[in-house]
Amino acid sequence: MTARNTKAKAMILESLKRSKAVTSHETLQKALKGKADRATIYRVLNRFCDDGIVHKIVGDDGKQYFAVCVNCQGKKHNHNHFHFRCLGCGKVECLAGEVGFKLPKGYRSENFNGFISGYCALCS
Amino acid sequence: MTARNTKAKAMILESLKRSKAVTSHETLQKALKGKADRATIYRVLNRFCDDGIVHKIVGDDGKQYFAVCVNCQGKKHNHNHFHFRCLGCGKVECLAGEVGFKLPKGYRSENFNGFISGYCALCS
DNA sequence: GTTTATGCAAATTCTTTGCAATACT
DNA sequence: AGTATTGCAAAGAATTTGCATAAAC
Repeated sequence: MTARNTKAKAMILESLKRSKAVTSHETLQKALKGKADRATIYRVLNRFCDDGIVHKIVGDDGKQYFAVCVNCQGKKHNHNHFHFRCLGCGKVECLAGEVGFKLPKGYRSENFNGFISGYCALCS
Repeated sequence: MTARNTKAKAMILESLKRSKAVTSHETLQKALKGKADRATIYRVLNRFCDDGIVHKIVGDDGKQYFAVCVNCQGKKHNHNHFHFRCLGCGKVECLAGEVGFKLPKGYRSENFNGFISGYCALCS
């Protein structure tokens, strides 16, 4: 069960880091130009998520997005902020600033998923 | 193109209102005990959403949830609050209180989707 | 009698899984 | 050599769509 360093993992992490964006599987696959299989990409991404290297965000379109989030760089998983998806150009990005929220007594949070969609400055 | 009052619409809205919860298609279908087809349920729900009668929230599980939200009762669509999904019992509920957030200059918001998952008081 | 809605089945889209082949260590 | 990882194809799950039939108006 010891993890191995493979080309697929390296390529995927490299690509995610370079883009600095919140990336869908589709975008990632294009960026890798078929150098990695769909199943592999999903498996690697989910592996990274389990390891805490990458964050998974589920968009309000129901799709999964992945990111080495700029707001959490290096730090522990901490996704108490919003992501924004532009309905015009499709870009997804992190919005700066944490969001305060209070859970009812006795509730325990495992995952925070804040998503806003609309039009970015360019597409407005 | 004039909307008609049908049994399916009445049943679905009735069921949503009675449950007062944030409901998945699956739950709704069970509640209706096969009295309405899957496709019909989706079509009616989406119609209601377009009309602003019902809100659609996409969970961090990627699934769609629908609600006549207690926090927006009667008022205009205003979903600036969080929803909570219990990983134990599966229940989804609205959390009270609006969430303040600031979009970058020039950005326009069309949809707000705040989702937190974890364990509710009973399942904790 | 028109026209909108429904039911059924089939199609889509996104994601996951089984398994044999491949590549790390 | 031994085992984690990949690629391919096929399976799954959620949602949507086409079309003939039924129900509103």
